[in-house]
Amino acid sequence: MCRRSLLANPSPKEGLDPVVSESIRTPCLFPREPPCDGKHGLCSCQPREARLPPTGIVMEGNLGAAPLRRLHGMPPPPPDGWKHAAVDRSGVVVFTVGPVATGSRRRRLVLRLSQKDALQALFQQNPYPGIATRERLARELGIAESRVQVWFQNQRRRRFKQSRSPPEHVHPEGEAGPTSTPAPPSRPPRPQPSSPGDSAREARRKRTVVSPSQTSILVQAFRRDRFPGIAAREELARQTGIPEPRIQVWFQNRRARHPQQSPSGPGGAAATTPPAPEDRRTPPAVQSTSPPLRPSPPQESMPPSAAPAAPFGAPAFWVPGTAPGVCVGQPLMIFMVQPSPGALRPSGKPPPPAQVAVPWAVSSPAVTALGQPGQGAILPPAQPEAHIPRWPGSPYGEGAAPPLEPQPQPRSLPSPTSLLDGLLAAAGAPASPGPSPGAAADHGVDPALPGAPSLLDELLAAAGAPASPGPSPGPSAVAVRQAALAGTPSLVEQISAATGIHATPGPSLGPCAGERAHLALPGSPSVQVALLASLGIPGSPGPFPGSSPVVAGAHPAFPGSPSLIEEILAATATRDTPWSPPGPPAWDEGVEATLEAPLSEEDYQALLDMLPGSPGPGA
DNA sequence: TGCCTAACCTAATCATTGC
DNA sequence: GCAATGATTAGGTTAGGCA
Repeated sequence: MCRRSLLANPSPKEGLDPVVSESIRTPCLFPREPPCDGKHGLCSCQPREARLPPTGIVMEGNLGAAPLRRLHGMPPPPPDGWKHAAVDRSGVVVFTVGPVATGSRRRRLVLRLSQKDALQALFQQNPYPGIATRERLARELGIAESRVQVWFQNQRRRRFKQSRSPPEHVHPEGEAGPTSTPAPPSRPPRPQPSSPGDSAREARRKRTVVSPSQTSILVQAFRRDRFPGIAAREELARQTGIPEPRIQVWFQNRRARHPQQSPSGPGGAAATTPPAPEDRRTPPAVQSTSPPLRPSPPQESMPPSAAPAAPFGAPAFWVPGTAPGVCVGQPLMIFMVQPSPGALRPSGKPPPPAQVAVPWAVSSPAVTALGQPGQGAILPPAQPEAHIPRWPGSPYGEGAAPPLEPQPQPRSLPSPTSLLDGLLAAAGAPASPGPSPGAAADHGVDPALPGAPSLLDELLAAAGAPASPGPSPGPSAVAVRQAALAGTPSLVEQISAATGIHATPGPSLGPCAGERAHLALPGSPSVQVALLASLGIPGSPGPFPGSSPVVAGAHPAFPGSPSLIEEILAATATRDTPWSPPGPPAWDEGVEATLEAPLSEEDYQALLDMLPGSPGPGA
């Protein structure tokens, strides 16, 4: 436990995140106050509301397996996941990690009241949510799944400390909680895995398979530092394509099982430590959760950042996610400026492996045009910290790109059941009527917000689009949405279509049918205008209406629409209702394939040309 | 400044995977 | 079956945000 002393003195990692400070030197694109000095990292000068970026191009999760699905139509990332965007001297849009601006810890997430209420509501139903529920909740709350997991851990602890017994009434497997048994010193029984055939049991996260090459990177990092801070973990995540939370777990397990492999470790035998067993393992043909994204070389299991470095500015295109049966469009090319090794290790530690700019995804300016500074304007985040969605029925873990070959599809297609529905059912509450007369019609169409107005509907309503009579027009909107899912038009095409109807569904890079994908550009005349506005570029029309602070209780995406959270809370008024299996976790794996619309290179270049600092067209 | 709690940690254990 | 390792748990601690 002497490691506490290490934690107690994290000075090397404290201070301005070198990643940020070193990587961004162009004017901040986010409006903030006081004015940014241009060397922003985690702009402390940003609006305070929920510590969310008010607008702009944002990204989430680790930079490696960055979310293409955030390309267009995805909401801004959660407070602990947002990135900064800027344009470097060569006119390249640059993103940096936002949440971890300072220190070794992740930036503390400040949950809004509505988010807490929703978490509490679900906690009452099930204090041991499975990965599916966590992801679902995370998506609907706009926070990272890992944050949901941590919250539940802390919450269980709080509850347990209060009652000196683990949460009663709520063991997922129906076991009687140790309510009558004083927990300490013995531990309370942990939830047991589901039994075969019990579909109500929520599965664990799919096991992440770390390839040898990924392991190599991690091992190297482990030898340098057994306690990487969030910035380092993010960097590793970027390099390996493994989600940062998995990186964190990997280090935890590693520390527990390989206490000798680090100069800072007990043994301090980093240089002489023989390769770990996994280093000698045969590379798996296919990774289940961090599978290859490209069909060619074996190393493709690694994101390009982990492959032989390409010079910055000459990024390789990295097309995340070509899962079987998945529609794929063009990715928007985005460049990540990587920190200099020294910057990453101000303490003088050995530099990390080669830094590579990774073209990944960005959110659509239209998203910000719709304009909720803290919450996504378009969709509940599929996986706030995920980088590649878990496709419906996909075993791929967060941040993992779909494998090249078909993977077991344990789940059937998503059912229209939503988290809310599950809560409703568990609580014995009637389906939330809410101001969503068309909710039923949307069932199965927009599983993300079942029971609530469909996303498109809400967008339309929020935008006051004439094409939508209200929160849930029903089949018409559905038809429009589904039609758009058929192909993967360019963003401009989508916008063109969108402007025609004042709102448009976005294409889906996920399973072509039955999956939701929304891109709404209410009143957005063009992507250029939207981008200019969202970035606050002079001459732009300015922020779009609606780019105001999120009001707690309001739907994060649609201020004028009923909140899903509200509905959950309303539906779970009977908070003491014992947890009951949510039934087939229809929403656990089937609704997350929400990808963004692709952007053609021409469009992309046009955007770049308009950005401040851009060398101009053709540059 | 103190409280609350997110974040991070260890240790133990379960689950999955490959041999 | 076993070893390796990822995932999850309880519980301890640290530290950020806020009243």
